[in-house]
Amino acid sequence: VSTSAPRARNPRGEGRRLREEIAQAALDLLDEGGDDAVTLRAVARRVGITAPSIYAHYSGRDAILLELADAAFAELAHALEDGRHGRGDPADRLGDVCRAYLRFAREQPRRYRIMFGGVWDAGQALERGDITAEQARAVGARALDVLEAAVRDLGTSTDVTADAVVVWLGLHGLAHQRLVAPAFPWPDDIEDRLIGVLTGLDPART
Amino acid sequence: VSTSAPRARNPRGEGRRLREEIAQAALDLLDEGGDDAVTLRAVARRVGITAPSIYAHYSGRDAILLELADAAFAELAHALEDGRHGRGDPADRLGDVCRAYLRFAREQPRRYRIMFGGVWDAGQALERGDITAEQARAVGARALDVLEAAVRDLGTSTDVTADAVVVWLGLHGLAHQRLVAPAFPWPDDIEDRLIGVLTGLDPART
DNA sequence: TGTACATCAGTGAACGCGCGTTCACTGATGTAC
DNA sequence: TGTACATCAGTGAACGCGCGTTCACTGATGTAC
Repeated sequence: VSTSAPRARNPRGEGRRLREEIAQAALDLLDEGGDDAVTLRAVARRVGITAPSIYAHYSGRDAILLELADAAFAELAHALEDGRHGRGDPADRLGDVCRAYLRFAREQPRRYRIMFGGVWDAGQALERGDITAEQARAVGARALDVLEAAVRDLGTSTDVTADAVVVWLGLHGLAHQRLVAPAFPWPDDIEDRLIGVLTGLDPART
Repeated sequence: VSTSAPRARNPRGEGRRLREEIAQAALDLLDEGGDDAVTLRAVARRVGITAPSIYAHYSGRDAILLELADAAFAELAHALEDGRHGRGDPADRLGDVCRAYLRFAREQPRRYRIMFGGVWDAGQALERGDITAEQARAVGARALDVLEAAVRDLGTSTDVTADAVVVWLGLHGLAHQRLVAPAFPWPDDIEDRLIGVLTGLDPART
């Protein structure tokens, strides 16, 4: 609640610009205070408009959170792709992808949390029609695809999809717990150690 | 808000009984509706008392959640110990411990979430004095000890603590994601596949 | 060139909600004299 | 045996909070005739 100059309204026909301002404000609030901080009223305050003005652009609070999660998934997929395009043998590249995943979670903890933290329930969003079945399937699929490709390149997997899921789960375990329990006495080499186990994917066992 | 008979107050000197009733009501609410459902007022309603009566037994809402988490950690440790006392070679027993972990998370999802879901922040609880440093350390330590013992019995680990943490993280990844994203197309054999990778702990790599 | 009108980008006040917590209290029961 | 008093287990009303959402509206700007 600052006393700064009142916001200039957008010129006629440019009302859509407000949508971008809302999205940016929501992202800022997410990064600063986590998903709880992203309330309709807080977003409106940040933009400098009244809360009801948001309804012209979003159906409600959930629609904003969904868009934030969607954007974060796209970012993660991008980060993983960068990791996969490094040099080295397939095992190295899978390791790079894993490290890129963990780096994203470490550097963008609030965004990571809104994706995988159980903040919103995809199944429930589907029921309420906030999301289409297609969207529900697509969310995160691109990021998992990158992991699958890296696992496939190893050439030791008999079920690439399942093994990619295994790797993802291991990474998520560390990413998530480091996020919610930073005070835990994490071993110094926990990242390398975990990645070693996950990418060891012993072909004799499957 | 039922119209059932008014609750009989405890006899003089037996006020402590209310504490147990509160704890039980809180647990029931947790299992039915998750941590969000465990509000001071909801607990009071369930017990049949007024909200302020709780303050005689708990310092506030957080104290109740903390006690719930504590009890759940004890349960998990117990479940893991049961898993470890099965027959079979050390690798089988480690697998049994892993399966016990995943079973607990599957059967008590709300309790699991209050332990590992990032619902409350141990670091923050410590700062506010809701919890002692000793308590913070002890929480979950017993469960991790069981995992460590099972890893030690394998005889292939050069750092039992770190490797136990790796196994825990992998298990947590599956437990947590199955909890928050049940609609994901989980491979049928995901449990066995994950446990295979985690307990494979390749000694050549460490 | 003027003017009535439609459109657009928002505003402002109000709704009911459940929450955690505080405060002063009540009414039954045991105990000391 | 009686009675004043302390203790105990709670009650009941109220506080301020921020929330999502609704409703009817305003005031500037472009457009059709």
